[in-house]
Amino acid sequence: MDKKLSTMSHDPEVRKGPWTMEEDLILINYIANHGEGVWNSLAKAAGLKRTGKSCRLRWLNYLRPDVRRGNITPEEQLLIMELHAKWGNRWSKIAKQLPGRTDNEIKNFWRTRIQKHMKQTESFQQQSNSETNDHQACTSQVSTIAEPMETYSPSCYQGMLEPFSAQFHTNPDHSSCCTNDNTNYWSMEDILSMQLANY
DNA sequence: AACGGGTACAACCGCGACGCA
DNA sequence: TTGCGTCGCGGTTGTACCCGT
Repeated sequence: MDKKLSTMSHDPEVRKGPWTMEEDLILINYIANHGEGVWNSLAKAAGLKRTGKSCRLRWLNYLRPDVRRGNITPEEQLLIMELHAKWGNRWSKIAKQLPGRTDNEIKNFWRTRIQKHMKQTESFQQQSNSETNDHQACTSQVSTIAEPMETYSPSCYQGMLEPFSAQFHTNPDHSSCCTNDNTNYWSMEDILSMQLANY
């Protein structure tokens, strides 16, 4: 038994890499006439020198008529962060809550934008730590979220997103860096607000 | 104008789950 | 129960494009 071999192709006839316009048209026309599914036989029947897997990916992530292209809106960004806090890297599950967005798109968005900002926040934090070693209030708050993405668990920021969510929708004038006990540090919502503003 | 680094996104790969004979 | 084909997911890679120098 090797299921992997069934999907891996060592056939030199199989094309890889970027899809051409002709291939796209063939796939679109074929699916329009015969419907999607059974991707391996679809690829053969359509005359495409692609694996079924590749056809499926191309259709789902790019060619489907209901795929939304273009920038992720702030509302979608917020939703992605909330759902990621809830479910972790369950991209397809998250994508189902965002009509027209694909798991691949959301995954890429998360990796390129959110993780980048997390890293920036981390380095910012390290810098401020070295500058203000004796101000312990700062470190205790930000260090929780400044961990690398691979190591912190969604539950770390799950609760913290709740106030951010409410603030995002209802209170754009939220003032920045002081809490109600007047401790002088950046909260989760402050950081995320700044990050979103930079998009 | 040319080049190099960074970024965003399309596509591929490996693996597990599922259905069916 | 087992073997096989297929599907779907998450991680990773490749590359085109952008921007600063």
